[in-house]
Amino acid sequence: MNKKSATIYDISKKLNVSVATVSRALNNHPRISQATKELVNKTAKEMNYKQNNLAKALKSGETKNVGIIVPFVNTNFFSSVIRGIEEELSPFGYHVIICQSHEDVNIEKRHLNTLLNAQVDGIFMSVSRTTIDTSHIQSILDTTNTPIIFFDRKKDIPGISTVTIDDYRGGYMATEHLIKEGYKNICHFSGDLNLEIYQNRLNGYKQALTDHHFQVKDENIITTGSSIEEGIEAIKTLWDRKSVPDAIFSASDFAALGACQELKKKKIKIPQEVAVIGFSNEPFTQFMELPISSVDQTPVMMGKMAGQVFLESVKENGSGISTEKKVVLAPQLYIRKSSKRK
Amino acid sequence: MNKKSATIYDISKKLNVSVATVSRALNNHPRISQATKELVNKTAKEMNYKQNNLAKALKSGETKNVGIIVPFVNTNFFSSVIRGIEEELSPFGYHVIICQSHEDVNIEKRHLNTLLNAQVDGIFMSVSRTTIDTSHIQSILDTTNTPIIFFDRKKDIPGISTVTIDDYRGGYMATEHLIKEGYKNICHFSGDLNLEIYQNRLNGYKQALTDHHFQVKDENIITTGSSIEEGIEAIKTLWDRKSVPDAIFSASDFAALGACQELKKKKIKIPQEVAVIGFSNEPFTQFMELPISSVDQTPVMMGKMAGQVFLESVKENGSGISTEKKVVLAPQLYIRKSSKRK
DNA sequence: TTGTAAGCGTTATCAG
DNA sequence: CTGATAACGCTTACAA
Repeated sequence: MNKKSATIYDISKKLNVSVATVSRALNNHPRISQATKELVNKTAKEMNYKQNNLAKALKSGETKNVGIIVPFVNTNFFSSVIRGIEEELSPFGYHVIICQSHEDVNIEKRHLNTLLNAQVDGIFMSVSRTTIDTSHIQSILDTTNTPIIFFDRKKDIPGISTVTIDDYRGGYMATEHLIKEGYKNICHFSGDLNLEIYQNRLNGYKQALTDHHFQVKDENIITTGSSIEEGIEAIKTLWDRKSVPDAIFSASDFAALGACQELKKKKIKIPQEVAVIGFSNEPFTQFMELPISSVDQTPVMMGKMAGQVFLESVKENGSGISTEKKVVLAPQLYIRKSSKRK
Repeated sequence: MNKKSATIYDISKKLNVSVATVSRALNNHPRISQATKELVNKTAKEMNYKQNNLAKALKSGETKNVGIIVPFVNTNFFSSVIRGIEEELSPFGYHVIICQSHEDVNIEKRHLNTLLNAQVDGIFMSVSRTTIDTSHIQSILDTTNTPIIFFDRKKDIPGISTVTIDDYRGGYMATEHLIKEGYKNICHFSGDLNLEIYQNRLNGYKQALTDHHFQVKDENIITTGSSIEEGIEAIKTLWDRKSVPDAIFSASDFAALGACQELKKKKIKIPQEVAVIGFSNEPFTQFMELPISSVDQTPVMMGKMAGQVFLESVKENGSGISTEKKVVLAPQLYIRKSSKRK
């Protein structure tokens, strides 16, 4: 037994008025008598009428849907950004559609296409690690009006708004903090340097060292992924050398955790002998017996700002050219036991 | 400058064929010559044609969108379930729309409505804590064909498929494990008993005690929320009494963490003097210096199963009556230091 | 193999 | 204040 939902035609037939009247009554059009409005609304309720937004969207060109593409949805960072976007946009009637790229540029491309097919009003994305060539994104910019907003993992494409944190500053703050605590030989665990965010954290690290008259040594920069295992490995290789560091600034909290675990195994005291500071302020960093210092990316706020940037660009789109926005949020340093020697 | 995207009309005009031919060619219809197919596809590419799925959906009645309603998206559990659903459904061309209820039944109601307006092909939901009356859900069941699938936080409504873990069994396993480790006076920190999941965990706890000839004492059942603070508070009140427990089975990992923190503060040794076991297997439980035992809910799997249940119900919907499915997943006990006395 | 035209459910324009 | 009708972009009988 199929339950076909009622349309404005069904209502119009029942009441012997035109569909136009029904439509206007439901939309509270000023030139409709109060009486018909009430009648229409009443019978709409009775017939369990549900507006078909598909038809409306087809007519208006607005779906009130936006797409979000992230590598994976079940990480603290990305799910928090999504939360921010949803909370910012929901009051304006928007729904968010989630896609996962699995760090694969081809999947990213496919999602981009299906989102456009779905006629989303905008697309938020954090590029995948394998996104080197960005022509697929550029081409959307060239051929559609759909605004794209990069958050966190951006690419430099003129015309695309971005919302990021100041990763450079985050790296600088973390490193400077270690210096001020008296650490002299500071290592950096960097992430995938194909991504700007990791480049910037690295650059902040370098600049802080330079500004405080420390030498930047290549052998002190180790490229790790964002996993516990890689943090453990990094410590192992470091401690195989003659000179070991007395502090580690990791661009990933997970690698920082691995470092802590391995240092403990080696009976090396944190923070007395070696300091550790991570990046992202993952929930676990504060729950540890030895809480790990970290740089917070304010992900919910990032999502909210991205939502605002989108709303502005929608407003502008009616009135002329759309200008690109570059929002840069301030990172927040959380100093905990793992890096406090003094 | 507005970039209007090309339609099949534009292509048909350019090639002097009918829109029907274009449509069929693009859809690889068998009764279209290879030559026209190639021609149409080529010019479609040239004109940067993008299929408008809105129009297609309006015609076909299928949007290939499903809605998901969760309290909050940025928790490990819910974001992992979402990941599972997305990964299961994405290969079949579905997109997932995320809504957050903020634990508020009114927001839940609103989302339910707007999702129906958006003509989603199905709705996945975990009810909010304030969802006592379920008439709003029942009414969808009565008036639409949109399948609803509950996951984790379900309500008993005939006709609605559910995917859950066996919380009863999870509670039983955790408690029995503590008993086998030799603990004699086991307390339970329960969550909001309005939710079935917490009821079931509590019942499992009770049954395990009974089966092993322990008495179930009301004063050993403490209702806490899912926060660290409430875990701390619970320990404080317990230790204000004359007889203290030697083990705690918490229905929430966060309350378990709070308990550990407070016990440590009181210089009480875990697991020698008091054992602690949580529920959910939050990432942090394994990262701790003293890793906390916990019951895993296999959230990604839960999402995948929910996706499968949906796909089946879509298949059935064509061919007659849709039957409800009740998938119950097995919880996984992760025994760690916090509860191993032997 | 291809074309014509109806229809999906709305909204908006133009008349009345 | 209300009605008739076109249009949004696509699919699909039914014809040819």
